[in-house]
Amino acid sequence: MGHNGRRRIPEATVARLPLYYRSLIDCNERDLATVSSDQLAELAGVNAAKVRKDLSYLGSYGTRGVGYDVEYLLHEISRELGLTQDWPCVIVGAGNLGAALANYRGFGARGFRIVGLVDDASDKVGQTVGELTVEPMHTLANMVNERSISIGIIATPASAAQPVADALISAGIRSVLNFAPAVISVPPNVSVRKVDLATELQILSFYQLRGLTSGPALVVDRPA
Amino acid sequence: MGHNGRRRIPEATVARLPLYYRSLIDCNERDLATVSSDQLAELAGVNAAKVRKDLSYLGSYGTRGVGYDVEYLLHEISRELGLTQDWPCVIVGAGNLGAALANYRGFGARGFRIVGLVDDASDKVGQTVGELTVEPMHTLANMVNERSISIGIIATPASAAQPVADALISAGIRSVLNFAPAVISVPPNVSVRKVDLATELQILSFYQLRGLTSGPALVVDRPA
DNA sequence: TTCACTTCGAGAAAGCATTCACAAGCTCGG
DNA sequence: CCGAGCTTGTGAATGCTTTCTCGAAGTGAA
Ligand SMILES: NC(=O)c1ccc[n+]([C@@H]2O[C@H](COP(=O)([O-])OP(=O)(O)OC[C@H]3O[C@@H](n4cnc5c(N)ncnc54)[C@H](O)[C@@H]3O)[C@@H](O)[C@H]2O)c1
Ligand SMILES: NC(=O)c1ccc[n+]([C@@H]2O[C@H](COP(=O)([O-])OP(=O)(O)OC[C@H]3O[C@@H](n4cnc5c(N)ncnc54)[C@H](O)[C@@H]3O)[C@@H](O)[C@H]2O)c1
Repeated sequence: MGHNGRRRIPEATVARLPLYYRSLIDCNERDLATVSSDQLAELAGVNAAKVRKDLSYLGSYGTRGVGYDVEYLLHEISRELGLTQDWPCVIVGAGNLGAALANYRGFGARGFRIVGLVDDASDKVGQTVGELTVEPMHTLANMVNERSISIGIIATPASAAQPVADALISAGIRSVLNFAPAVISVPPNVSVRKVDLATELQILSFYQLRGLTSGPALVVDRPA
Repeated sequence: MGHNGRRRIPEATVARLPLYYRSLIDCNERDLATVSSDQLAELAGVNAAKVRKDLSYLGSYGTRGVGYDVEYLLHEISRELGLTQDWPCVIVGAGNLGAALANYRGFGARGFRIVGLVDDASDKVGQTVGELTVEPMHTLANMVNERSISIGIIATPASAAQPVADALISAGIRSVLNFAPAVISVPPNVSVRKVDLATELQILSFYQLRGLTSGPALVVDRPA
């Protein structure tokens, strides 16, 4: 029945686990005890074969003829994603976006807590944003160390992104989420993910221009 | 010299065009007249063969032994991405994130202008955010029509995402950018892209947990 | 003109990801 | 306990993306 042992999980699958996780939370809130790959696929907006293949990389957690136990699968995915532990984060750049992120109570919900907000502008330092006080850049290294920060979020202008990334990395951070529209280079033991608004809009305009649609237009129905 | 004629551009390539676009803007600002695939690859953080293959889908715009003419390539990519025209956008949801986006002067720069901001909370309606005034939801359909809005940006809570998407679509919008952590279903002639913070953080924690790094760790060097 | 050198374009190979299709395994009613 | 009916898990097939490789085409010096 397939070796349940250690198995490399493909990147594409990893990127979908959070989606399944969210879908399962939904199921749980609706008091569903089990869910089939078909239902889960519908909720996650992907196809059922993909759900089954993805979940099979984690192990054989389903029951044939029944589906997946919601609570159990939720637990397993949480464990794979590391959501059973805390991931303190620091935001660099207390501007528009940095402030919105710091105010955002909603991913604090799942272990990702913003425990530091730093900025290099002297007029920002000392300001209060939500429950945080903006601290100066030179405190970064100590802060990362003392508060066991593992994730750094870059919300500065693009021109500052590389130096800020360098500062985060030399403070010991190994995971970076970059909101600035700039490519940053990092040593091979550091992960970077980016969130790029302009890119997304440009992809939309590309397809709109041609009367085509992006993505695997599997998401359908709804009367409209 | 390859047939320069109409050729389907792969999705993966489309998603990188904005990256090349940004890199070429850089080159232009540094007054480089031409750029080689190697240089462009370095700037975009991808590998050179990929740059050449990607650009070859647009046509044969390079010169052997020389590279690509920066201005010319910039123009061609702009044209492909539809950046030579205006893309008026509306934001739905004037909360933390909606306000940060509305205030953001930086993608207005490239044809994407926010021309409307709507919210269904009566205490938000009438408020001023940047240069915009928050308008009520029921004005959406007229607004989309009168201001020729082509892109809808969802910045409401997840629970409102589907009804908001439905409203946007029935107002005539065919391109949606969704910031809410929810899967939305749309008819097949509508494009949706999503920006999901929680997903990105979860991917980072997955890899950090294992001492691995995400992505094609091609980005290197830098003393640190 | 010729030669050494550079760089693109694109076929072909290799590597991933998605989808198909079905045997295996489970439940439940009778 | 059996058989009908579901649903998983996974090899195999398909399709997409990336990478390799190298001929073709350009430059500039002599
Ligand atoms: N505002 C948005 O909605 C939005 C949307 C998408 C992307 N972005 C991107 O996010 C980034 C931030 O945008 P914003 O609107 O918040 O900008 P902003 O100008 O409001 O804020 C940037 C902040 O970074 C600080 N900063 C600058 N250099 C720094 C450095 N070297 N070290 C530490 N702090 C530094 C500034 O003092 C400022 O407080 C930009 O790169 C922008 O392109 C913003
Ligand atoms: N704030 C952030 O930094 C951040 C980051 C990532 C993702 N998000 C996501 O973005 C979305 C917005 O976040 P936020 O922090 O701005 O929330 P928010 O609560 O500050 O704002 C939401 C706004 O949407 C409005 N709204 C609610 N239902 C509506 C409806 N049916 N029609 C029109 N407007 C409606 C509300 O009145 C409110 O003004 C959420 O889905 C959140 O998960 C936010």
